Amino acid sequence: MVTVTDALTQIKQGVDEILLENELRTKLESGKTLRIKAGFDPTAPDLHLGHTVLLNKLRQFQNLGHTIFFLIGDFTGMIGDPTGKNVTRQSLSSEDVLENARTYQAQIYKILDPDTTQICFNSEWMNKMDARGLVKLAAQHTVARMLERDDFHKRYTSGQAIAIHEFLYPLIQGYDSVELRADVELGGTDQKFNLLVGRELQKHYGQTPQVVMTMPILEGLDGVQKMSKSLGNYIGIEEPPNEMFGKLMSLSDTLMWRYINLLSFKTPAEIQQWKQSVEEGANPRDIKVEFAQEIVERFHSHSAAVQAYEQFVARFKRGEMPNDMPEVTLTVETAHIPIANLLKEAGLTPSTSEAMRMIKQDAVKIDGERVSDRALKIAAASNHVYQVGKRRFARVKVISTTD
RNA sequence: GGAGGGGUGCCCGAGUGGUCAAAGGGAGCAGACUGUAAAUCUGUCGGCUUAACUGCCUACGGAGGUUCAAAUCCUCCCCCCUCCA
Repeated sequence: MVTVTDALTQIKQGVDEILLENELRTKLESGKTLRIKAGFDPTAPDLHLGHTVLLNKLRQFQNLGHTIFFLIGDFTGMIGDPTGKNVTRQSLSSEDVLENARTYQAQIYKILDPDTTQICFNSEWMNKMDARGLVKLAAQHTVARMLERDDFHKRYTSGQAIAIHEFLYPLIQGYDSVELRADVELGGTDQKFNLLVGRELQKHYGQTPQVVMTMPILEGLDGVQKMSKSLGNYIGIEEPPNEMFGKLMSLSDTLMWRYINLLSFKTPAEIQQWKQSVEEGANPRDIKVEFAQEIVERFHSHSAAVQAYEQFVARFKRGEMPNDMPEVTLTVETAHIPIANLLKEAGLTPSTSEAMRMIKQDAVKIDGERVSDRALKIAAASNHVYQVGKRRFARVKVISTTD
């Protein structure tokens, strides 16, 4: 059995903020199984490393014997967490929601323990709430309090629109805590306000307020904005090993530390040692390799991690062609197809204009030979390996219908 | 209800009748280099085309109009913001 102090130390690791820590201690000391809540968007169930910062922490709670309430905000999804886009989202059909939930499960159980995870939906209680109930809920909070929320505040003072229904989002999210009788709620630092609303509401409803824990937000590959699928700066946990490895290797030497701090399971001391070795002249690349392998191994396997590294070296250090690449067969009606059209049809470039540009920029190779003639026509009944840049490959077979 | 300001390419942001596919920055992509898909430098960055930045199409909230010519002027509409009531 872990002592409360040990548990607390463990829990505190990597957390941005705990409100309030002594309340958490009290809850832990009570010895009961705590109800840990974390909310997730009902759309795009494509988890990335950014999500795993939080999931890892949830897993830790499970290891300590507590229960996770994995809340899918299918009702709040209709509002969309206010980000300035003041549109009410189309609410998803219940089939969609269930489908997404299944996808979630498939992904989160790579990290969470299914036995102590409860998946729930806030539509469960929100669909039952009538207008009267909503007004009552809305009466628990004031506009001034709402405007304390940083992004509302900024938008308000800088003259950007805030739609009324956006205020409902934090309220409903907070109300979810009431329904779930949450002891602790976890979220990203950007969720702090919403999580605190939960505390307020729980007090109103006569419950012991939940402890709020915020986790740092992992920046995306650009190093500036938070990792998100829609920004395309993410590393998905279901991505193939090579892709995952490559993306991790592309982290800048500064950004990699952030990733290591938030994602690696190495102890703080070990990480500190890495840092020190780099300061003493070690090549950051080598640390990055080790870290990238740790992550690939976590979501795939040890052998996949080793292979990903080997292929990475082969491909980028030695410029070799990958051994697995998409194979495309194109059927043309003429005897030839212009190179630019071929590249587009094969999905190697988004447009023929782009293909032309790539050729002009010496980025296109056929069977390893650089192409310089933009007017090049490829004969039907041919089969070559085409390459655009260092990363896009395809074996393309051209078949003509004329023969 | 009244007065005023504003809506530009993936994002930010210039541009107020022609030389504007639209400055500049960011992101992206490519090349060189390298220690890696880091950093740096250079190029590129709507689409379809052409031997060729050659031609065409689409584009500056939406719909019309004026003009040889409009992102730029006019009319109506939609949306956002500010102040007043």
